[in-house]
Amino acid sequence: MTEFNDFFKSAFTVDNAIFGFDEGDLKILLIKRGEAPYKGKWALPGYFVYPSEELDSAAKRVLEELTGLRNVFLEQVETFGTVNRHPFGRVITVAYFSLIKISDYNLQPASIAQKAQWHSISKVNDLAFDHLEILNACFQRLKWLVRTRPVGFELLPPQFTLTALQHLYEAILETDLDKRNFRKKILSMNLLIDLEQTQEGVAHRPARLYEFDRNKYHQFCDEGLNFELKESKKKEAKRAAAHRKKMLQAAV
Amino acid sequence: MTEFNDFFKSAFTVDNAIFGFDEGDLKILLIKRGEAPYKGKWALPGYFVYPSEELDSAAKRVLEELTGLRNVFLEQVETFGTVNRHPFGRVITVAYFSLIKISDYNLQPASIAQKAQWHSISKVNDLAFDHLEILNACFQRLKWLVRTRPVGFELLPPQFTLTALQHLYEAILETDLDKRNFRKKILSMNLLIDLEQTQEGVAHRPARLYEFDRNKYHQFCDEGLNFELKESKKKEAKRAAAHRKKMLQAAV
DNA sequence: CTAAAGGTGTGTCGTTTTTACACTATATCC
DNA sequence: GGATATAGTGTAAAAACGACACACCTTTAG
Repeated sequence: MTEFNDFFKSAFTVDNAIFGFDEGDLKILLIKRGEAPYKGKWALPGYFVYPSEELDSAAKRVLEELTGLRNVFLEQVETFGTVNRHPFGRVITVAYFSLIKISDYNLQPASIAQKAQWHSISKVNDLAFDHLEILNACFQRLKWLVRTRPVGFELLPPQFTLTALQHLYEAILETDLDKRNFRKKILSMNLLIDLEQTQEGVAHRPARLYEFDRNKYHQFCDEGLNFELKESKKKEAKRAAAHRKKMLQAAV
Repeated sequence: MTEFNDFFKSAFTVDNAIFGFDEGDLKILLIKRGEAPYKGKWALPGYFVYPSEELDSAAKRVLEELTGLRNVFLEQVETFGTVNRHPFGRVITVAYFSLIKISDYNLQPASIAQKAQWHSISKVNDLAFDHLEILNACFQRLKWLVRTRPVGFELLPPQFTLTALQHLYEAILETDLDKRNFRKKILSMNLLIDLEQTQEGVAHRPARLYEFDRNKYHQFCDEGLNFELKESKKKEAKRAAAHRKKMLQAAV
């Protein structure tokens, strides 16, 4: 085992791309670094993983220390380990991304959080370490995820209008969507509860409010993860028939 | 910096799920461990990442040492870091998966490779470390990838029949597919070159041979990675019009 | 030389999904 | 009560999907 000692000189961190949505704009929570390396630069919130800490727990810890939030969407994305990415030594980082409702978010009083700030994702162009690359990977993942699972709800307040939801999708996908087709599709998923209430205090016709139906979402996940390319019914039937035939012959 | 010393006591490895396809069966290349820990158990090929080695390079190295192959499909999947997953200390592992043509594969003479063997993926049920979990994650990734990008070709010999391709898809997706619909779909992608040759030495009507068109594949990737949920053409036109108008006004 | 075996290769039609597209409704503000 | 601002709605054409059956070649065995 001594032959392996040289390998046990590395460290690893988690970095968390925390996405939020506000005023039609997709945002990312960044921290201004107060210490070397990269002092004064904006960075993704992250920290070393403690020796007896799970990776997921570390990501949760970073998120909670900063935002006070638990039980939010959090998923591993990719691991970055370029040899010289960290000046202290060999440090590989496991990137996570999370989706939070900015309305729930309250800056924690901890000193580390005092330098935290939301940034429009489109305006971020320089970050500490390789965090710009990491952010891009996380953003790509979000783009993919939003087409695959109805995660948009994680970013909106509990009650929202269809227009708000559409704007969110447009911000993530960086495209425009057709209003009628969007509504048709979203409503056909049956994941929304019509609250039969409307907005108040807007200077125009108020929109209906909807809520996300978590129960149906879980059904959706359980059934729907085998999407696309359906099984051939005919072959299935044939196979069953062949099987029955064999059984019959065996019986004779 | 001394405050961080405790973090620099970890190691990391890469583990590689190497998939192959043979005789209608999806296979995985495993190594029988000759040393502790888990001596005698089958495991995914992997090794520690050297201090000045990139993660991707380490995965390539592991693959090449074992199979002699370079330039094959290789992609990072997920990182596993449960605290006690390795008896030597804190070791997190970055899982990769690769797709190779078994026909190209020749066992390297290196001692490490002498215990390597292909296993039907459906029969693997016990592996060293957390490798079963890792294998499952990689298999899921392969399932997803095969629906998304035409990676099936990576696993077949350069020339293949449509039936062979279909069997490959069926093995990966663990389902049956309709022959006519499958052919329609695959051929409509225009990624296959009809070699205008047929099989030889088979005891039935020989099938046509096809080749994968790498040029078209690259086009496909460049254009096609923005699949689904198309942009509204109308709004796009509107935006362009608004932009032109602004430019005009600015010019005046 | 004929027949059986065994896999190859092909077309159509009904259904569902997707896309394009424009006007009326309802609230506030002045 | 009219201007403004957003909400909300339907349809038709095109494309994609899914189900489904039989004739065609080639080899091999009798």
